[in-house]
Amino acid sequence: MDVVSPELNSLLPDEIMDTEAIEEVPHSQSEPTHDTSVPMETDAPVTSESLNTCSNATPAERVQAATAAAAADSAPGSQSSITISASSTLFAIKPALATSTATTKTTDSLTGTTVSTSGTQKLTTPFAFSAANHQIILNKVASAQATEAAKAAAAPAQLIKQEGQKLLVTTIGKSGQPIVLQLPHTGGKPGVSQTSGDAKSPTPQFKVVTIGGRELKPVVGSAGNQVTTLQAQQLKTVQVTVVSVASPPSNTSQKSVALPVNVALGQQILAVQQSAPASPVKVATSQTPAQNIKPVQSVAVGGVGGSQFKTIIPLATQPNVQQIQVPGSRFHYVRLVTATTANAAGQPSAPNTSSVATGKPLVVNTGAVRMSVPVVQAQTMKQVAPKPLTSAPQVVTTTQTQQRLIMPATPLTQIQPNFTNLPPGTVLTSAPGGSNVGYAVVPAQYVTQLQQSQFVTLASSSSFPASSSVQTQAKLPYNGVSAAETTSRPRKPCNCTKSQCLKLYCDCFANGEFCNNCNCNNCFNNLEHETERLKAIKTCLDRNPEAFKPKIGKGKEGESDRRHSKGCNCKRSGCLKNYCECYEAKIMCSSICKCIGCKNFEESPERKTLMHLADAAEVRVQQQTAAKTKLSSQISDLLMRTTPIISSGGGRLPYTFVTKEVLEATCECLLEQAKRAEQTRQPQAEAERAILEEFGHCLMSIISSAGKAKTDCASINC
DNA sequence: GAGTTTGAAACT
DNA sequence: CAGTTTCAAACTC
Repeated sequence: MDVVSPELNSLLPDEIMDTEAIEEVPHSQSEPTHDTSVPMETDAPVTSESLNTCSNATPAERVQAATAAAAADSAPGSQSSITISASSTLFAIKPALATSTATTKTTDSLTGTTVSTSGTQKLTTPFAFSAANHQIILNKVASAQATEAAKAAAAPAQLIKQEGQKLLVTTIGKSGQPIVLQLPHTGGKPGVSQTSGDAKSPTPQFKVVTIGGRELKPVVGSAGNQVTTLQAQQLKTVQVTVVSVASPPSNTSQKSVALPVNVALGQQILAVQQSAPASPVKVATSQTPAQNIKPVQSVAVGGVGGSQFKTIIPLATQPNVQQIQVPGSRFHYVRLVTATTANAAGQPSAPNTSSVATGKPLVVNTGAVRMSVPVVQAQTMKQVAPKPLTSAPQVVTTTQTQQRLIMPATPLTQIQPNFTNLPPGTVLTSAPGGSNVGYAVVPAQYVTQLQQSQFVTLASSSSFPASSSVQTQAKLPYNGVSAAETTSRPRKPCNCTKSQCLKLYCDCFANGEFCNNCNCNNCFNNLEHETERLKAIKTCLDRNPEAFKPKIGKGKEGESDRRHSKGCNCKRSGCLKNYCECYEAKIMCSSICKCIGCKNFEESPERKTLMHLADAAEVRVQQQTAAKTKLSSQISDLLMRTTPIISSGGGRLPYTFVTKEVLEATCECLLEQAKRAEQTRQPQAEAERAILEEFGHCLMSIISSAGKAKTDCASINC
């Protein structure tokens, strides 16, 4: 069932629409596993007494004692203390995780709304469309309601007010009008409150907004139909990730705008991802005792974690941010909401409380399943600000400093690019008549850079995987390359020397990415040079409005239809080298190419030969990789196999008893033999012989101990 | 790793 | 728009 008309679908930006080839990223959260490891041989806790005993015994006895210690250590039930120690670190983490993922979930049986108040959240709610004003309201943000976090976590029947805010998402046509995410002040119905599980909660309104002179057919659906739609399509669980967008300390730069530290309710970040139900997305907010979470709300529109997004960051000091993660797009959009709007219904009664709105998934699925846009509806999640870090939800940031807006406000208003051309750093001005909210569109890396320090700090301190949706790199299709390809082939670092990485020569810049771990010199493609970067972006857009668009357009009927948007101009490479952008993108040249001597066409024998060679090489590489992996696995298995025992069928090889302690004992024996030979002033040849004999005795002892351990083990049926 | 080749981007 | 220059990646040795 189509939720959105094809007309609407066709108008939506490709970056939003392109949901194909989205790689499902497995849930990155690595739950600490119980200690199933077995002790390493070299970790065998051989006591000093064992070795000392050996010193008092004959050399062979010493070796035997050490070997016996190793053998005993391998017996079942006896775990290496080292192993336990190592795993205990994980266990130590567990309580924190358990606390952080504590989730209070309220599920409405009728609407399917699931409200999680902390920790991992799954939000599955129907959506609604409204045809009014040709607008899509992607999200209806529930008003915040002050409630203590601990209380919320403990009370399943959490009260949530849902009236109020609407997120208007305006599509953009080709007219160059900026996309506007507008959160009107009017939507709210203060005073109306309801529980999160109320199936008859105020229906979110969705409107389709036309831009660029093209009019969209409004899509209207009732709440019931919406539920049916969602169920029929078996939408994946919409999950919410709440991350506080803590920003670096506000500095003296004009580009930075300090956000209010003491923002109470409505401080939300919702990163709603469409992912497998089995991999719940984390919802986490964290606050230092003295400070509050930055009011940020983000909405992920489909997509998976690990995507790269653009972010729209308000230039004002609004307490909320709406973040939309778009599947297939490398961008996400974050919007700060004015305090007025954010607090339309549920006002922060306690400055130290943050809230998270429940979401309702909006599925904009048109025709050929081009777009699936789950949008969450606000749902209140409350959390007491002064909360110990260990009890904080999974993705945690603290706001120990004032927020710092990452985009300069002044020059931003000049940039109003096409939505589909939005380059990193683009700023969307506030809508006329709308709230006084400005938007800065930045790549996810921007957010990553912005948050990295805090995330890293806290994540590491809490031993928590910092797997935020806004932190991960893009795994989305780019230039026609599948997500898997882009994932397997990480972006190469650039080597720019003269362009300051602010021209399209720089692949990082051209791809809308910040330079990261590059080899460039005098790089301006970073947060420290926001102004210059913005200027460069504007210049590029002035020169070519589609400069930041993928060069390889995606065909409608498969990869074979992919083609270069401009065509290549190769003259000497025959379009069979990576100089050629078509060849590099693994596509054939098309009629729009202006290449000379092109050999990159379907029937080209040169191309076929090249492809065969390439395929053969790839097969070889794969085989080698597989062989390496297998060998590595075998070696690893061999090394890790510390309990071969009888159950393995073969028994334990003697060399596995050559532990560090056994070696040391053996060496002591040999040294002792050498000493004796020296004291008795034996000839060198005789001394060498005696030492070798001693070594033989040691080996025999080791082998004997191994065999004995095997027999003992068998006798006790271990 | 240095030098060369190549073609896109930038410039005029 | 065409010609030239600049630039960084691809390629070769």
